[in-house]
Amino acid sequence: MLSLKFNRTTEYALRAMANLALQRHDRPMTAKALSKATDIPQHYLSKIMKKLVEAGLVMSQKGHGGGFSLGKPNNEIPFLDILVASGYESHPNRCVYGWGECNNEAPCPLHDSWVELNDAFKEWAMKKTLMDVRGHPVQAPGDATEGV
Amino acid sequence: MLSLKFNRTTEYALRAMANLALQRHDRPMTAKALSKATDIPQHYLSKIMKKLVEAGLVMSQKGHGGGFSLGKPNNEIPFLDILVASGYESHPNRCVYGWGECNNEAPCPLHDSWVELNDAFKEWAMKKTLMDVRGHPVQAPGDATEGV
DNA sequence: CATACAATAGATGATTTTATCTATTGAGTC
DNA sequence: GACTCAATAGATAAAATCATCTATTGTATG
Repeated sequence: MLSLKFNRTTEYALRAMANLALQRHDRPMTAKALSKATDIPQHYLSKIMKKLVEAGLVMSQKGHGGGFSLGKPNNEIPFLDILVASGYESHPNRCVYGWGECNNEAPCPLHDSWVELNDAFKEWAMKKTLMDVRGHPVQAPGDATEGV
Repeated sequence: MLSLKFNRTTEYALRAMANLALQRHDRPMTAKALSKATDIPQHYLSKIMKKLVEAGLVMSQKGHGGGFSLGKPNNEIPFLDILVASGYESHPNRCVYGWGECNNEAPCPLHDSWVELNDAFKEWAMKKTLMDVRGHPVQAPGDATEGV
C-alpha cells in the first residue's frame, strides 16, 4: 500500500482547516479546542494557524470569546492554498534528477514523468476545496447538536 | 508553483536508478562513479543501494571490476518498486485527519479526497517504469561513446 | 598469496523538523 | 481598572532525517 506523505506541518494545516470547515456554529474556535479536536500539539498548531491567518484563509480574534474561524467560504479555499500557506513549497520545483537547470527546454531524464505526476497533483490541489470536506456525517445522525 | 516532495532517500533512489538505467555499457557501475554522476553522497548512496539490492532491483558485485547494475530489464522496474524499496512507506496509509481507523467503511472527512489523490499517485507509480527514463538524449548525438 | 578494488556494515555527527515551554500582547467581562 | 481569556512571539528541547567517517568482508589480478 503506497500513499503520499505530507510533512507534519502541512498535514496539520489541512487537518485544522478541515476541522474548522466542519464547525457548525459560527462562533470562533479557540486554539485549545482546535488542538483537542485535531490532536495537534497546541503551540505547534498556533504557529501553523498564524501562517493560515497571514494567508487570509483564517480569521483570528484575540481575547475573551475569540478564536479562529474561516476567512472565506468553504468553496473558496482550495487545498492548494492551504498547502502553500503552510509553507509546503520550500524547494520550488527542485529537480529530482539533481540538475540545477531542469525545464521543458532542458529536461532531465526524469522530467517528463515528474511533470506528469505534478500536474495530477496540482489539478487535485486546485480542484478540491474545503467544500469537499463535507460529505460524511461527522457524528451519528441522531446526536444532540445544540440549536443554532 | 507547487510540486511534490519526496524525502531525500526516495529522491536519491529514483535518481540512482534512473542513472543506472541510462548506462549504455553493461559493465557494472561503482558506487563511487554513481555517486559522482548523481551528486549523491557516496556512503549515503551505498545504504540506499543496499535496499535496492535487497529488493532485487539492482545486482551488486563486490571486488575488482564490481559495482551495481540493474537487476531486471528497464520496463520491469516501475517507480513504485523503487519507492517501496527505498523505504518510502513508513506510515502505511496514515490518516491525514488523524483518525486511527480510517477506511471506506469509516471514512474521515478528508478520506475521499485523499483517496482520489493517492489513486492518481499510485497509478503513476505503477505505470511509469525505468523505460520512461529514456526519452531525451543524455549527451549530444555526436559524442564519442566507447564501442561496446 | 599479496595487493588493490569495491561493496557491506556500524558508529558517529550535523541539520532539519517537530514539539514544548514561557512570556507578551490584545480583547472582553465584572 | 483589575481579571480572565486567548492569540502572538520567541526561546528551548526532542526526535527524525541526512550525511560522513572508519572499519570489515568479498573478489579479481599480478
